[in-house]
Amino acid sequence: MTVPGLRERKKQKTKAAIQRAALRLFKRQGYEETTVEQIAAAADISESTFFNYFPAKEDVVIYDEYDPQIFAALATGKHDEPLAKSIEKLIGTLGGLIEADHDAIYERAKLSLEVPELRAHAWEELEKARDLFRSIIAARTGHPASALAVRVISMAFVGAAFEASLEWVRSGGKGNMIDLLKKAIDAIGFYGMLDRLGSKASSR
Amino acid sequence: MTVPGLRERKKQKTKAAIQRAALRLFKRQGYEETTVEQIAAAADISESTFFNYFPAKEDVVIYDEYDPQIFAALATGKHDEPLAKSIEKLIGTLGGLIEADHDAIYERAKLSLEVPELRAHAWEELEKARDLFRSIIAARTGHPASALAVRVISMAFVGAAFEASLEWVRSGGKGNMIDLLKKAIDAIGFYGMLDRLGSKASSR
DNA sequence: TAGATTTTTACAGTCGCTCTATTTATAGTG
DNA sequence: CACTATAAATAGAGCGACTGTAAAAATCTA
Repeated sequence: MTVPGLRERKKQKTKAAIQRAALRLFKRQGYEETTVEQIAAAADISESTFFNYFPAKEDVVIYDEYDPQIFAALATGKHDEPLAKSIEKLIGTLGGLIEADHDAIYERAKLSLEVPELRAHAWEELEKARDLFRSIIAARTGHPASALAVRVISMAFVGAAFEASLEWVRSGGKGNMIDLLKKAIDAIGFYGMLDRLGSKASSR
Repeated sequence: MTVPGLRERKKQKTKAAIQRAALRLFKRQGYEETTVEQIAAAADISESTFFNYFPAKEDVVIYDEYDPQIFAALATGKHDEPLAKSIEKLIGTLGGLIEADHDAIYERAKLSLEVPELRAHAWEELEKARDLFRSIIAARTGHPASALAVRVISMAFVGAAFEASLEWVRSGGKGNMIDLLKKAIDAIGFYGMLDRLGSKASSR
């Protein structure tokens, strides 16, 4: 379990190769104009195998091999610092990740946000992020994760992140994503929301 | 132009009939389990005709004949009252609409939010609402509609409305949608956002 | 090396959807 | 009322995403 084993590594490599081939084609000739058949040919696999690795064509764009690790890291934050502080850190971490693999992330973000079909799916990804956020906020404040206020505040944050991403993509990836995100959560007074939520909890 | 003419009315009737037939089937046997062929058969039209009326299967759920009117009404609000007041009115109007056709609206909302494929599309509808909101806020505050703050605040509102809808659907349509919406925008301090946005504009 | 397991593949079929051509219904005109 | 222009309904062929099944190929294990 320490080392994934040769078989598993090969699978990861194949998956990455398919994704690379697909993104290259998407960039060259567009998402809709690229068929799964073409992707399979470019990656030198059969169409069947493509669907073995990705349940749908869309997923080849959405998939990020580091996602699970990121999620896990975010979910296991420290419980002994103010929530706002944790979230600031989280934003910083995000910034580091973007810098580390800027071009690939930008390319996928651009596709996700600009291809209508994928954009709809991008929203679903946002919902995952929102749920993660919910559980974090709930854990820290003592409110149930199902509380309307917790859900709405999480959604507000995620919506802000979405708009910041849009702005970032529109700038051609040149702007500073983190600055944009900070401006966005400032505009909605996000930390104020957390304060009010916290005080509600403590007054009970 | 006053009276739509027999031809036009017939079209509207056919469209409504298709939608009714489709929703009945969806309710009985589920969305994915219902084929366009079945809908066409139930509505006594050909499959080709179905696609004449609805560009995609999803649209038969999303389509609301009153939507354009609602949008138009919202867009042409008065400019001589505080923005917050306008928005409160808007919420009230919304409440009236829901009461007027509660069951049908609930049924469609339920489908839109619970069928994954449709849920993605529901998000797209939200974006339309957000854009409308953006233009309203922009028009009143003097900020450009493209400003990040305007976009993020609009998104926050729409996100709150989304969560309120989810809660409403989860309650089986029994709860008061408007109350939920009010609670939601209260939790994010929506009117405070508008205040801050307004003061920024005036301080320049 | 032999046998068990997993992965890849071919293939047939379904469904949403597009496009084209043909038929049918309706609207307006003499 | 018949005639023609226009719009709507339909049939049918075809594409691409996706599913399911069963056989072939690769990989692992004993």
